[in-house]
Amino acid sequence: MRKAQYTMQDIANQLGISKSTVSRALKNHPDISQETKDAVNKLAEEMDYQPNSLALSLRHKKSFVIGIIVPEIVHDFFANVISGVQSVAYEEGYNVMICISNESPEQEEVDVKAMYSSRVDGLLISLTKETKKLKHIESIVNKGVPLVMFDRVSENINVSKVITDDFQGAFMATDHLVKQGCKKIVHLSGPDNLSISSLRLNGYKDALSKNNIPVDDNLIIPCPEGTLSEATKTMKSIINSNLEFDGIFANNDVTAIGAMNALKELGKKVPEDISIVGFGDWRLSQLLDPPLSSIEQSGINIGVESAKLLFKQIKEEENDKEFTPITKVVQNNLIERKSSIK
Amino acid sequence: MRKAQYTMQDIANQLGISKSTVSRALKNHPDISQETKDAVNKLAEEMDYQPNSLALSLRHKKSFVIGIIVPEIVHDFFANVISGVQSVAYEEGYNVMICISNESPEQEEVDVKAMYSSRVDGLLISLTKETKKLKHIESIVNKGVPLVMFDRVSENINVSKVITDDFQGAFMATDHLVKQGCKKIVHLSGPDNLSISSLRLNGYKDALSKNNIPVDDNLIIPCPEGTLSEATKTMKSIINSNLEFDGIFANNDVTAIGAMNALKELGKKVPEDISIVGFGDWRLSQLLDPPLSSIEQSGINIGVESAKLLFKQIKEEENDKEFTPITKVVQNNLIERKSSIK
DNA sequence: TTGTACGCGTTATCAT
DNA sequence: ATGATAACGCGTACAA
Repeated sequence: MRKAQYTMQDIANQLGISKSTVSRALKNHPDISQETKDAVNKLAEEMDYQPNSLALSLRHKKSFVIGIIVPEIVHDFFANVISGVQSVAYEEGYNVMICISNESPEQEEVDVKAMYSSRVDGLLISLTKETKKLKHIESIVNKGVPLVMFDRVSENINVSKVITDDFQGAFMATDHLVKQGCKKIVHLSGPDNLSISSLRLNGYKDALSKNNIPVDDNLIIPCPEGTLSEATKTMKSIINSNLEFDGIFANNDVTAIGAMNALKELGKKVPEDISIVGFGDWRLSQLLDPPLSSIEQSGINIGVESAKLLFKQIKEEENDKEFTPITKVVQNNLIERKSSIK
Repeated sequence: MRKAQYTMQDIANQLGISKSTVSRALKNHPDISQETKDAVNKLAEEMDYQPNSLALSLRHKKSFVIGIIVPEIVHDFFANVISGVQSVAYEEGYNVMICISNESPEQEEVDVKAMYSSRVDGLLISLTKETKKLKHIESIVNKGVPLVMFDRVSENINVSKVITDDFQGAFMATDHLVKQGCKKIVHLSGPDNLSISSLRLNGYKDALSKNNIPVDDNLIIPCPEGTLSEATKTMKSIINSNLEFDGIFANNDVTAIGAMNALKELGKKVPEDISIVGFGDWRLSQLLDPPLSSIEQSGINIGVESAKLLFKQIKEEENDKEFTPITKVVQNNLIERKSSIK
């Protein structure tokens, strides 16, 4: 038995009243008599009436949908961000439309247009690695759609941004190792062209300085690819070169794991001989043997903070107020398993 | 400089023509003169006109959006499913609206209603662990919205379903171990109440039988919680009990890792002494030391197949044809690192 | 207390 | 080749 898709008009017809009365009854308008309300509600229930939010959105010029565009989704960080965004959106009574640009600037452009076409009330976006042109972003911003960029942001546009504090995270990680008694800490650094690499490197250097430990350039080992095999290979050659060190701060979780594998393979014990802290996914870290300490790029927090900022902006927009773009910096969390620290 | 949100009417006014002409010009209707088209397109470009798909959807009673509801998103399987769905949807010219029920049946109900409210043209859903009532599902199905359930499906409703072949996967895993020379294969089994547990157990048993290896109930070890600590603890006691075995087929990736940790801790070598194959996330498996062979629950394939089935259904619906629900079974993949197999 | 009429942005139908 | 009008489903100012 298939029911049709009823509208208010259908209810009105069956009850011999006008659709405006139905509309008012449904939203419990004080002018409507109780018996009319009862009749309408009863029939609506029977018919399993559900409002058409397309019509609503068109009417109100407001969709109660926010959009989010991420470069990829099969990645704990972005999945966490989305999760955080969702939770805030639900509280505000908004739905979330998600697009995955798949690291393609062309797709990103299409996505932004699609988002505007469906008249999202606000947009969250993390840019593709290759995004250079920002015309599509400017376009939607010019139309007055509140927009917040997160994590992969661009400096060439004046919009609100939410980013993680890579410097602070790196500082925290290095400081943590020092506090554990490490004196000679290796840093597995990331690719030069990414700003996160230099931020993390600087955090590492700064933590050493603050602890009166001289920075030794020999301890800074580049791992530009950031792959497991590269890290493993690099670490092995470092160990074999008899470089002395008692701790490792890895630029990401994969290099941290690679380092651990290399150490174990060459008979070193983690964390008894060498302590490791890496940036990245702590869930992964916890499954390792032994679990690693890790600096979590707190995806959920990024999501929550971005969404909050967006809604703030949406509300200002509704009240025709000026909104000055803000850059929010979210702190990283050091996830630590005590047992894994020497 | 903020541009307004222009409509066709705005273009028409500026050009002193009617909005219907604009509409036709924009979609390159043959009746319209070339010069009018040029003028319209030029102005549309200048104004950065973007169509309002809300109005379009209302008009056509078709939104070109499909919905997907997943219980969680911070989980490689579901993230992969979404990724697969997106790729198919893009090809078909559809957008995807994602909701996360967060394993809450109440949220799931809200989500389904929201999806219908925004008049998605089709819905993909994987149920919450606790979902018992299916009224919300029946409701949207009765309204004629094409729906496909995937992975977490219910037997109590006649809709299209896409599931993984757990039996086949378990068979494949066990058979693989036998082919590697294993004779006494332990199975770490899952919770009794889930059908996947018994399916996997049966696949395990069947593979042994087909290879003329008697099933030994002592080798079937329950790990109902499926946690790392449970698996580690259980495996240790098994090893200490001097039970003889040379291979492990784990019900999931986490128990596989737990087993590996236990083995290594007690001085056994993987895979030299014991080979392990687990169901689950192969990316995780590859980061382990040594990498584990794993039976991947192919999320992308599930996503792709589900979406394809949904679009098939959407098209039949458009042509007022009958559509008989189908259950599709997606095969699992064995992800293998040759080096890790003895 | 309820009904009428209009508009949100678009397209299809029917005129001209 | 172009314009006027109605319709999609809803809410609301205005009228009764």
